[in-house]
Amino acid sequence: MLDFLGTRQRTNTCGELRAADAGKTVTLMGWVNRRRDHGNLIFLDLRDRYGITQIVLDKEISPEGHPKAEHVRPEYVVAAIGKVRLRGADVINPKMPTGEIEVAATELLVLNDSKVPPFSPAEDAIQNEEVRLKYRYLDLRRPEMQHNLEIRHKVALAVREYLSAQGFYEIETPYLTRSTPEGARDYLVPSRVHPGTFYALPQSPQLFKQILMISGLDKYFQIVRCFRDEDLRADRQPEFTQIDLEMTFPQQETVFRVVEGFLKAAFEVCGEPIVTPFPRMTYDEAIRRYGIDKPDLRLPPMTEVRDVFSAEELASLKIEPGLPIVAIVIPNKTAMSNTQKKAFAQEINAAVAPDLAYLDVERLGSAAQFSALAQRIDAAAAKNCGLARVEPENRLIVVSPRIGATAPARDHLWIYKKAGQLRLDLARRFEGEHKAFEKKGAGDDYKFLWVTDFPFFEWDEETKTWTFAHHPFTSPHESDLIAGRMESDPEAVRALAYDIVLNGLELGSGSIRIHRQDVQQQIFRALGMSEEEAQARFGFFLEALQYGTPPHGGIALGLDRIAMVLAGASSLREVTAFPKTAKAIDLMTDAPTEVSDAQLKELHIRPAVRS
RNA sequence: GGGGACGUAGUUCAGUUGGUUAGAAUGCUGCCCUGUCACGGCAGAGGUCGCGGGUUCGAGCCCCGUCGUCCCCGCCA
Repeated sequence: MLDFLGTRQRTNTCGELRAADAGKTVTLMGWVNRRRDHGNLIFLDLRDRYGITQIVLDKEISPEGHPKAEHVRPEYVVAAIGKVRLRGADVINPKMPTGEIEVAATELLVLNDSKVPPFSPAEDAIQNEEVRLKYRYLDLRRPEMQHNLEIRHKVALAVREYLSAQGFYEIETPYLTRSTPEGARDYLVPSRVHPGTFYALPQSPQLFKQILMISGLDKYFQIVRCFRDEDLRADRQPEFTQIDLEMTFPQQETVFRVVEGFLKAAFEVCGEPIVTPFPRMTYDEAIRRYGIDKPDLRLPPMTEVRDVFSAEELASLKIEPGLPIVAIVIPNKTAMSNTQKKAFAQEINAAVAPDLAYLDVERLGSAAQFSALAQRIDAAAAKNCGLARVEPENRLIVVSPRIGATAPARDHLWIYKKAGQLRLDLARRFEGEHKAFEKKGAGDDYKFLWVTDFPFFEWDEETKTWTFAHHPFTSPHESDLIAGRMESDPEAVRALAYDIVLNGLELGSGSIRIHRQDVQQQIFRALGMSEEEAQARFGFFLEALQYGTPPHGGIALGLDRIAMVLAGASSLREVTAFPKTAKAIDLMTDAPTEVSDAQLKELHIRPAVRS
């Protein structure tokens, strides 16, 4: 039998009562976390978002409440009315914040019962993520998940407060908008009123925020949902939340200072002080030193070691002399057995084949003819990594191009990228040994980095054309425009585009935009896009550009990813209340689903395939 | 689109070379217990081994297919 709530009100949460509250009469409400039945004495651990408090049902104190407690089960919702009581010295529970007291109930109301849950919110996360997602409401009862959502809330709030104080307005942009089919696939929404036409859910509010700058709103931000119909990853959900901002008359550094400001504020409220400004690195340097455009600075960089090889050494090791040779150090790694080394060598060679090979410096050093070379490589790598020396048992790998290898057309950084992949593979494999990815709590856990000067164009092997590396409204460096490189040397044109990177994770991406119609037309021409095509796709925006567009720029950062890092999680699902699976299914609601024929008819849609 | 890992009780897992009735812990149900806090004690229930097909005298185990979850590559202006 369930009890009615009546006019009862909660007086305290389950996390706040302390020894100083002893003697107070309180009403607590919450979920039964655990029940311990000692016959005439029953303990209930009552849980809510704030914590857990022990309720005692003593047959002598509460002859009516006690029999009710006998039938209470985990996840029942109850109200306990009684007196806060100090626990005896021998029964204080030092593991609980409320462990010095308990509530001696005089009355117990069973407000609701519960089916036996498939897993207990009182325990740590179960392995079976399918079950967690299907019963997400139970999973979210776990303190860990509640804490993660708290982090997310705090970050969003800190960002809002900071940006508002800096003069930014939060302005909403439409979710039902126009499809601009470039880049990611759009989620489409059919129009009922206009048969055969579709809205698209925004991949980002890009054009709207630029138009807000044209409108003179000066500083805009929005914590906004974005949608991309692409395959998922641990750090990619089909709908995700961005901290999106745009400002008028900025230099790159102006944007950097704003972002550094709100990140400092957000990390601060989560108890993780960080140091600003963050280091800057050009794209070119990032690739040469880390082989990737989102370097993880928690591990040492790679070293270009071609200079330490003599011509004879290159020849006898069958290394192509005209190309870079890259050394990778993984510190604090223990030695491997010969069998492990052999298997490892095969694996690595498969990873870098066919144009590249790798040299194990440890092995190189044991051959008399190359021991001096090995020492020179060690020394060069140690110097570059800021180490006193490279320990011999640390895996030091040199990726080298085989004789006859040639760089692919228009990608002279290819060897660095390949080596960079290998560096990350190694880092992941020896994670347990180098421990560089573990939180140390010494204020050194968060390695932020600005990556700047991305190439403006990217060669598309499929279509054999230059395509934009970002979006087509990103401004090139003015000096590259003035020098005429747009026509003479597209590969050398740099974009005023920048990424903010944290521990090897891309947190966000932005740019200074094009504000001049003539430059915009030049870009479209360089991309081989006709005037008509540009008009058809972005006409409304190109029109707006002609009415006094000020120089402007901005950035967007993934709120989910920031929360993920702060929560120490390795998947966005841990910081998203209702996430989707790798196949973009919501296991709780079963979305997406088929819809009725009547609905389809109204939308003028006939599916070609039914599942 | 491609590669990899996994799928056995509600949950976490074990299951030998293919061999009798598929086990443990926990959870669940009932009874007992006045100081537990992962309470304890006794008893009990709980399985289409993801699904379909094949090989075999015999399949949780081997083979093929399929579905699902996770990770990675492609993709993500």
